[in-house]
Parts: sequence; structure tokens; C-alpha cells
Amino acid sequence: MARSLTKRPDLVDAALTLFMQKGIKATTTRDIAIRAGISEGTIYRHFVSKDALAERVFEDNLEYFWLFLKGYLKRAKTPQEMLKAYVCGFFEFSRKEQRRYTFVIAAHQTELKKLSREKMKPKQMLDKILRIGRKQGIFREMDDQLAGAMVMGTIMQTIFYLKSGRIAVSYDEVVEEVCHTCLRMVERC
Amino acid sequence: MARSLTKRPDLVDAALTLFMQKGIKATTTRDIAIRAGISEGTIYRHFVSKDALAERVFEDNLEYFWLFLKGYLKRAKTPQEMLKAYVCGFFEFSRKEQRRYTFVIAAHQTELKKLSREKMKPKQMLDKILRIGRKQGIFREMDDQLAGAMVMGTIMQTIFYLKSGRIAVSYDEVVEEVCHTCLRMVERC
Amino acid sequence: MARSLTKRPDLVDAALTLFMQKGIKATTTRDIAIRAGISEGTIYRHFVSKDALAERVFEDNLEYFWLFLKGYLKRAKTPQEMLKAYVCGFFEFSRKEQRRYTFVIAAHQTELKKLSREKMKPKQMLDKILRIGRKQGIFREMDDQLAGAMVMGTIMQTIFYLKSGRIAVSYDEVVEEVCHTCLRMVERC
Amino acid sequence: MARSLTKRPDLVDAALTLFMQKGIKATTTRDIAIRAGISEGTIYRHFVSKDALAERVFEDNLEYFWLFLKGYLKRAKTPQEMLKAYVCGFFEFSRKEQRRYTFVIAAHQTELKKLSREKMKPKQMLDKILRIGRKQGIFREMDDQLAGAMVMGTIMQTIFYLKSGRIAVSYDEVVEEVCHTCLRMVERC
DNA sequence: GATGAATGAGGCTTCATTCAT
DNA sequence: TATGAATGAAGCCTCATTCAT
Repeated sequence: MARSLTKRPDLVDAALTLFMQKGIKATTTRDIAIRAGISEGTIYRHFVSKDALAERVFEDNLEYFWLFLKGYLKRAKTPQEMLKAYVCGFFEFSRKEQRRYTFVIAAHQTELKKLSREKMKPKQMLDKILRIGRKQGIFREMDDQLAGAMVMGTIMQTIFYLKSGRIAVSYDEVVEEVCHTCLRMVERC
Repeated sequence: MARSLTKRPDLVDAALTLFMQKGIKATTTRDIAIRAGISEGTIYRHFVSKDALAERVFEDNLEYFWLFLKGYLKRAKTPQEMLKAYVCGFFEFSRKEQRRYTFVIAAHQTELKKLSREKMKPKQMLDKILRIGRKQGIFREMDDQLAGAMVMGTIMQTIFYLKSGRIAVSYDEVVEEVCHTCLRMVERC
Repeated sequence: MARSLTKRPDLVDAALTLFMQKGIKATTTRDIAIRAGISEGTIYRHFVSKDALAERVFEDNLEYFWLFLKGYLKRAKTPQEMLKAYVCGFFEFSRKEQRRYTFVIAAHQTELKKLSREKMKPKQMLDKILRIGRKQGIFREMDDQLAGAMVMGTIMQTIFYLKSGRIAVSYDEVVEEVCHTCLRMVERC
Repeated sequence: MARSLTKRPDLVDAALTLFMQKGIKATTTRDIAIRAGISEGTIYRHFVSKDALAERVFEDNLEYFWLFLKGYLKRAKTPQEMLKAYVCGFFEFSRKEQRRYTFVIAAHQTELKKLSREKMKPKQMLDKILRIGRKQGIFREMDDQLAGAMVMGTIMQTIFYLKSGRIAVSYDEVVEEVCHTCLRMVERC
């Protein structure tokens, strides 16, 4: 195995934590070096710049998120099951991988806007589900992007409020409610 | 009377535009001064710091947004009418006051997190509508914050996609669809 | 009389107080304007610059100090009486005119070094007393500047400690002790 | 071994010289960087702020001064010898270590007032000598702080005049005269 | 690969001074 | 005279990046 003779994993991990906590811009290379237990110069042995590091952390975690969702969708057959699995996967990821989730969402919304638009793979996955459902005549006719926006917004905002402790209902109930609501958004009648 | 003896309006206006375009942190005092046609020092005759300026711009525009929504709600009697007016108002504001809308939302989500949580008056307005509807037995029993999160997320994400040109449907149809969806989220049955 | 249609006295008084409290450099024109109840621009109606104001305040108070000492020396006939009157006058001035004394001494020692060396009239007064005493054969042969330095240092340092509350003895006793010591410094045998 | 891998000594040395010449406040970080042959940023790798640098330079030199005086006092047995050694040490330090002496005294009197009061170790050394002499019945009964003030003032003011070239007498004669005078100040009868 | 001192461009802020009213 | 908004030079400090070891 003999991995990690290099300090790269520590570096990437420290960066993820700090980017999530304070945002990319507000995190300094010094912060990262200290938390990773390395020297500032070492960052540049592994990444060409701080921005490149941020990009890489973003992409890795986006990929990770995507694989996570993919796992959740494996057993789903019908579009309804897929959408439900998607919502549950989203919530589960936000709970089990807090750092990753928070960073990916925040970075997507603000700091890596330019970079991330066409790379938002979880969103593309949702688009695909909606397209399939619509083609099968199970979801109603509707602009896919519009439907996607509503579903996405419902999920993400709910998670945001959940994380900030403003929702008094249990986690499971919230997930169920959101699943139900999202289905109603897109199903016929 | 003439007009402003002061360059404060120019300053505030430049700040709003730049904060919206690049974010607060990424906007420098130099940027602001140049765009406002003033010197950097002048900023500090009107605001104690760049952060104070940002805060002020945020609060002013939030207030403006709130008043705008209030105007939209004036004629609404039933909870359904109120919710519909709220959604329409939100969309209208995002269209007619693009800079203000974009800045307020972005700042709220990211850069002024600490500051803005308890001051998000438009969100409180929504909370109130949902509470009234629930008490009148028109909206179903449900955690207000959860309902609010879903409505909020649906509206905001849709506007975000609309602005970025990804939604092919006409503005009016989008608004109608979102109104409809939000009502279905909270109404009985 | 009809004086003080102008705000100059307020200005000068505010400057003295602030210069004494915080030093010339650390006092801003803004501080002065606020304390004087005038606008910053007005300072420049009366003085060509902040430094000119400081210089003027210094010179005025030095002159005031000098006149004060002169008053104390009026009745003194012998060199011993003169020296004693000088010491007492110094102490009295430091007590009755705290702001003036503190500012003049501080400014002399530090901030107006260049300016004030040849203008330290109270020091010249002491030089004169010592010269007279020496010529009359009452004070011993000794470099006047050396004797002056020792007398000056003894007085000023004592006042400094007295002001800072470190000396437990009564004011009168201190003055008497210093008078006595200074006389012994310069008298024959 | 070579010499310093670091530019810190250059930095501290430049700071001492400039602080002494122009005072702490009037010395800019730019001045320091240029004189030290480093960049401004480098200052902040070694000190948290300009003030922290000044404080450090002050404390180091005060310590140095104190050790110097201590060396002078080593062989002194009687209080008289101690006081004499103290005076001589003070003068010697002011001559051999001009920069250090001037800076420490100036900083003590003006710019680091708050900081330095309880840290003025040379003054404490004098206090101790006076206390010992008084307890042994060799120096007369008198408030220690008062006696200390007079001795201190005599020494420092004389050095000040000596440095500014106003005293025509030879260095050795001045020192002897001041020793003599200080002893007479505190001895019985 | 790893270090960490050094860099220097650029950020925010202060403040003496000017000038239109 | 008086005002006070505006100026702009200059101050302190930060931080991504480089480089000799």
C-alpha cells in the first residue's frame, strides 16, 4: 500500500475543511499549511496555485457526490423511484458528508460560479431523471429546466434550513415530505 | 435645490453594482472609488469601513425589497392570494430590480450570513403568510419553517435559472407555474 | 470688548488640551475641530498648517510660562533667592497650569525638538541666575550649562514623579527639598 | 554555520536606528524596510505589527542597558560605591551605546509610556541602591522616590546637554561632578 | 519532495489640506 | 469668516507566490 509518503492527502483535506468553513477566498495558504501540518511552499509542489487547489477540491468532491448519488439510484427502476432515490441521496449526502456537501454547494453558488456551471453533475443527473419520466408519460409535460429548478431549490433550501436548526420536524419526516412534494411537482395531475 | 451636494449616492450605487457583480470581498475600495468617480478617501467620509458600507447597502436594499413585496400584498385578502402575490412580487422584483435582487440574495446566502439571518424580512413575510393560512385551516398542518424552506427554494432557484437563461418557457408561464406549485405545496390535499 | 466673534480662542484651547493629552502627532485636525466646535476648514483660516498651530500654541504657552516665572522672581534680590523663586515658580506653574506645563515640557522634549531649542526661555532664565550668582562669587565656579542641566533635571524629573503619584511626601515638602538640593548643587562648599 | 539565515538582525538594527532618530511614530515601515534592505512584508514575518517591533526593540535594549549597569555595580560594596558606579555606568552606556541609550530614554519618556513604567529596570536598580543606603544609615531619611527622581533627573538631563554639545567641560569632569552632586543629594548632612 | 524566509503587489484606512458654497 | 465634502498621498498590513537550502 505504502501510500501517503506524500503529504498531499493532508493538504487536500485541510483545504476542504477550511474552504467549507470560511470560503475559498477567505482561506489563506497559510491557514491551509498550518492545518495540514506542512509548509506553505509545499502547497506549490502539488498544485500550481491556490485556485487550482480549490478547483481540484471542488471537482473531486463533486465527483464523489455524483458517485454517491449514483449508488442511491442503482436499484431504482421507475422514474418515481429514481426521483425519490435522488432526493434521499441528496439528503443523506448532506448528512453523512457535511464538509463535502457544504463546500460543493457553497462553491457552486458563489466562488466557482464560472467554473462550475457546466460541471454540476448532480444537477445533470436530475435533468436526466426528469427527461426520462416525461418521455415515459409519467411526469407531466413541462420545461425540464424549470422542473429541475423547482426540485433542486426545494431540496437545497430545505437542507439549508435543516442544517441551521430552524426546522423542528425530524430528519426522516423532512425527507419524506420533500420526496412527496417533489413528486407532486412533476407528476401528472 | 439642485441635486445631491454629496457624492454619496454615486458611491452607494457603485458599491451595489460591484458587490453584485463580484461579491463584497472581491470588490476593492479602489474599484468602488473609480466606478463612483470619487477618491478612495471619500468612502470613509460616508462609511466607517468597507464592511459598514456593504452592510448598509445590504440593509437598504433588503428594506427596499420588503417594501416592494408589501406593496404587492396590499390587495391580497385570502392566504392563497397572499402567497400568490408574494411569489409574483418576488419574481417582479428580481426582474425590475435586478441589481438589488441579485445582491441581496447573494449577500444573504454567503457574505453577510451572520448579519442577515434575523434580518431577512422577506422570509419573515412568507412565514407570516404560511402561519395565517395554517391557522385558518386553509394550508395544511406542517412545520412553518419546512414549508417556508420549500417555497423559498422553489422561487429562488427558479429565478436563478431564469436569469441564467436556461429556462426556455416565457416569464409569465414560469411565474404561473411556480405560483401553482407553491400553492400545491402548502394547501390541504 | 467684543472679542471672540472669532472662534480662534476655542481652537487654540482645544489644540492645547489635545496636544497635551495625546501629543501633537497623534492629535488630528479632526479631533481639534470637534473639540473646538468648529469645522476642520476653519483651522486653516487661522493657521497655515497644523504644525503652525502647534508651534504657535507652544510659543504662546512658553511665553506664558516665562511671564509666570518672571512674576515669581520679581521680589528676589540675591542669587539664592532667585534660584529658590525659580524652583518654586516652576513647581507652582506645573500645578496651577497643568495643561500648559505638560504640553510645553513634552513638546520641548520630543515633538518640537528642532524648533524649541533656542527658544526655551525658562532655561535661559535659569542660565542667567546661575551666571549672576557665579559672578557675585556666591555660586561656585562651574560650567553654567552643566549646573543648569543638573538643576533643570532635578526639578523636572521631580515634577514628573510627583504628577504620576509616585512620591508619597507632601507637595510643600517636595518643593522645599528640591530648593534645598538645587542650592547645594551650586553654592560654594 | 555561516551567519544569520534570517534578515531579522538587519531589521531590528534598522528599527533601532530609525526609532532613535525620528521616534517610533514618525518612523514608517517603509523607512525600516529600506534601511534594512528588506521588503515591508518581511517585517511581518518577524513581528506581528510595527508596534510589536517597537516594543521588542525597547525591551531588548532596556535589558541590555540593565545588564550593562549590573556589570558596573558588581564590584561596588558600599552604597556610596554603588551610587557612583550607577552614575558612571549610566554615562558610559550613553556614550558607548548611543543609539540604544537615546532610544530607550526617548521611548520611555514619550512613546511607550504605558508599556514602560513598570519595566524601567534601571530605575528600579537605583531605587534599590537608595533603599540600601538609607537602611544602612548612610543615606539620609527621605522618600526614596523623591531621591530617585532627583538623581535620575540630574543624570539624564546632564547627559542630554552633553550630547547636544552645550557643555564645555570634559566628559570625565562632568561625570565626576554628577557623581559628587548625586552623592551629596542623598548622603547625611 | 519539503521547507520557510522573503517578496511585492495590492488591500484597507487615515489625515492634513483644499475649495466650492 | 466659516463650512464640510472631497482629495490623494501615504501609512500599515496581508497574502499568494517564489526560491535557496
